[in-house]
Amino acid sequence: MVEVIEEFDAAGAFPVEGERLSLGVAARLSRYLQVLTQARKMGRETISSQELSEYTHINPTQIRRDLSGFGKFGKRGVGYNVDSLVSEIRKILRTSGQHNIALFGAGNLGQAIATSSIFADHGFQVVAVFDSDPSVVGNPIGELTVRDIGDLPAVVSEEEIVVGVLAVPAEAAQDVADRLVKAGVKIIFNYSEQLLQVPPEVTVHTSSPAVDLLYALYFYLA
Amino acid sequence: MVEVIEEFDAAGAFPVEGERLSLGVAARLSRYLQVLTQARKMGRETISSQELSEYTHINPTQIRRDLSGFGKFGKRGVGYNVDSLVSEIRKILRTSGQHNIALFGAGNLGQAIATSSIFADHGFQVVAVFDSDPSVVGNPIGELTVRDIGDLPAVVSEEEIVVGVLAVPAEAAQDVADRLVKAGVKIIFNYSEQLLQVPPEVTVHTSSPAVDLLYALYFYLA
DNA sequence: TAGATTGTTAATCGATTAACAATC
DNA sequence: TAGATTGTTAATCGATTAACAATC
Repeated sequence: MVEVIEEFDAAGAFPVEGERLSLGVAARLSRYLQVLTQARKMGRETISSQELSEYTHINPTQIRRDLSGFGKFGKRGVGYNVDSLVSEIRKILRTSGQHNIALFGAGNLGQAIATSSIFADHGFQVVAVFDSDPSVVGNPIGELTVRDIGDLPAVVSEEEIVVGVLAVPAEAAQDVADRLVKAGVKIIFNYSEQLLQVPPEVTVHTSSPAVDLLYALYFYLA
Repeated sequence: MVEVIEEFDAAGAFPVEGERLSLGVAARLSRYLQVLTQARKMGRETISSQELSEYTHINPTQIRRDLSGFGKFGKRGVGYNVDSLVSEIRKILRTSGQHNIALFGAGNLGQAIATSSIFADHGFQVVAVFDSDPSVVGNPIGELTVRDIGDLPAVVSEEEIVVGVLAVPAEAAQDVADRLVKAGVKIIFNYSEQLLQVPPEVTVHTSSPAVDLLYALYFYLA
């Protein structure tokens, strides 16, 4: 009748190697990675939890705590080595590899995404661009050629697409989402304001700059 | 020597009218607003905490709890009236008004932002577009004309700009941020991957779609 | 009435923070 | 050595959740 309520690795305060990260930890590690990636581009060799805190708005103690759960990555009096911390976090997030993206919509937003390094810096590569407008199919976009949306099922399996990015008008978003679901893609990044209906095993992230602004504005006005 | 440790309104569990919202509550209310705004566009009259939960990934009990702290907005057995909940939340966030934005960069991303309704739906209006390239200054973009970045100080005070949105290349971002700070703008929305140095009273939000993807991917792979 | 969904409680869990010894 | 910054503890605070009476 007595349950074992403590494990030897104890407390639950520290993530255990091999176990699934909590939502919060995974989100924060991703933020650190974003800042570290950029800091590396700027030629920084080390960074302190204090500096990471300034860019992420996450408390420095929280940062040290998050990292120390996985190893002793820092050097006292110095900080963290940017390069090695990037690879440690990538290992923890199991996203060291390259992942392929399909982009939908070859308008202004689609072109901006296809030619930006914002995804590439994090190991995501746009390998196909689709549009439903026959008049733009065949046009070049970055190093790719715009394809017809009918090719989607073939491309998903050939190119191992894991993410679909929607840069289409709100009216078209649900249709593309349906096609992605049918093709077996489980992660959708939605730049339109459309609320998407998807089965429970599919994750939708909707970009919402205006929401972030509302939030910032509240603290500005209050 | 005995401190008063309880107030009559008690518990801290419920936000008190007039007090500053916690970061978490403000962020969640903004999310609800985003979904409600879109639901209204789609002609929905009522929505349940369950449905709000599906779109925001926030627990339905948490949603009811957040809302009930400010009033009894729902109807048992029915849900929340979309229209009235939108205006209640706007009142709480004190963002019922119209707020003016200056956009920087008239490239693909800038054009996409200027012509999208994603900001307008939430009471943000792009009232000026700037570019540092003299060859695009004077060009039309949506209903606006691209202006020279030198006009910024005048425009900020004339148009009461509260937010600057950066859709410029990473190399140009810090310069624009410096100009915004000098002109007195306190909220910057950064679409570039550049880490921005700003004084403590200025808030920077950096858009990071790749970070969201990393995070989604972790839970997909794990 | 029967079904649905809110408003609210109470219990638990994870996040946050200050503080500081360890150590580079 | 002196200064800086990590790793870690312990205490507190807010978020999360299940459960259910109230009531539309």
